[in-house]
Amino acid sequence: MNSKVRVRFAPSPTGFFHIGGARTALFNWLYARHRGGTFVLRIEDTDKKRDSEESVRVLIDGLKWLGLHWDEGPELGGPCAPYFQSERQHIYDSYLKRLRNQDQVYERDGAVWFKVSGKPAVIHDEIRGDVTRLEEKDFVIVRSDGSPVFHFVNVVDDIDMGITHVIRGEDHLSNSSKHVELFEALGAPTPVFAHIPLILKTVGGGKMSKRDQGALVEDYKARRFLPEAVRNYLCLLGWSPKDDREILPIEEIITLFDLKQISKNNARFDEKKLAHMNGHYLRNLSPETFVDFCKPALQSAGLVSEKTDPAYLAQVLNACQEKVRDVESLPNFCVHFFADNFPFDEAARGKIFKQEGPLVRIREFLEALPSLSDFTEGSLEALVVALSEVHGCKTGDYIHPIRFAVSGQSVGVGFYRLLHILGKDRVIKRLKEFT
RNA sequence: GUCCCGUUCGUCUAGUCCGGUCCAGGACACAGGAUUUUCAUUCCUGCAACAGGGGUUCGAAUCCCCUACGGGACGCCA
Repeated sequence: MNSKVRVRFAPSPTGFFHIGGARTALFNWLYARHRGGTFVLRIEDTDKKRDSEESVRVLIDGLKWLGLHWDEGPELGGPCAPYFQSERQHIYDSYLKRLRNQDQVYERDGAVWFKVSGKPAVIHDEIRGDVTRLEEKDFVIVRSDGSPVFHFVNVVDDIDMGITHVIRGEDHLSNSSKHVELFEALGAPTPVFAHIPLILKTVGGGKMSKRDQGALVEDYKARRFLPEAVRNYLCLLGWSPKDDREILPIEEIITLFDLKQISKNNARFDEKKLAHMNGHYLRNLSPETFVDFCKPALQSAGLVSEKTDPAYLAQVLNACQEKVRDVESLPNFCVHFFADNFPFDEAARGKIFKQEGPLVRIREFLEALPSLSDFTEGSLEALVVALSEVHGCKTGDYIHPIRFAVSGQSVGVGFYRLLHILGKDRVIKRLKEFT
């Protein structure tokens, strides 16, 4: 017998992949990797009414996207196959027979009920310490239609698959007394439990539900967040390296991770902090990787196509990379580089063009442009500085209106870079049209 | 209602096990400033917390008790 750690993530395929479930999977995966153990993926599809292949797909895609690869489970198989509960009926039957032989169950109303011991169960929890709870009432383990109930299959599978550590959400803590009773009735050692705190809604009370903004893993994928950023953020919800670092490579987190240092209290989900981390990871991408990562977003927004000059695309995106914190806002951020009929931010227009001055500045700039021998960032800057000195105003008096006239926005990539990338002809054309 | 878990800045957290180094540290957010150029980047500064009350102790964020508040579970859902 070896004493290797075996953990499992046992989601129920409901049609979506909840961020709380993702963190449970993440902590299981981290613990397995930290201990050199095995991470099992088991699909708890015992509720026939709502399970489907598509629902399993969502889970599998989400786990892979986050880089949480399992060692045994769907697609891979393993020594404890099958890994779908719907295919393990014969196993549940044999365990049920044992309980019957031991006279620990009885039938009522066509269902099979488990007789509780009447003694408090001690749940050994790595995060909370020993929790004592009395399970007072007998409970159903097989429904009258013959299908086994969660508590039963969950315990049977954990025994059958040799699970050593059960890491799951705190909402299961109260259930654990049922599970401990079942483990004991089946003569199996109880695994070590670790009930991790729940993820609460950003605002309001209660745990995050699938309907809350930002609750679904597949949404982050669709919105083109970086999986590394989402994963890093999730690690910090309930766990910390204890040394003031927050953004750190997953290899290091694996080394440092342990169950005992997981926080006991629930955490509120903060999408702004996630966005901050996403921006950090985005800026750390190599320019080439950033282009590859963003190109599909611009394509689906209709801004670029296969005909778009790769060098030009790279030039634009490299300028954007130091500014953006998410890819979903990128199309609006840089639309003016790819289309002449870009939208104007009317609120910004109102602020910038309150008086005649800004339009005068644009004309002054326009008149000076032909004398500019080249159109580099340096020469453009020199021109604006010179103009501001001649006319006794600030460079910003030129920058704001000109930026707005050529891009329709009050924010964007570096100003001189913006003009340089657009090129002399387009800048002149847009400024003329604007005035 | 019953049982279980929790409670440090607005939010995520460090510190709590082994009480003094914590008039409580970091990050996000927010506010102000800098980058003699805009900006959603970067840098700096600021704001801001030990839930409350009793103990124990020379000394408590740290130990004990109570209260309050928050969360979870009480299904032939998982």
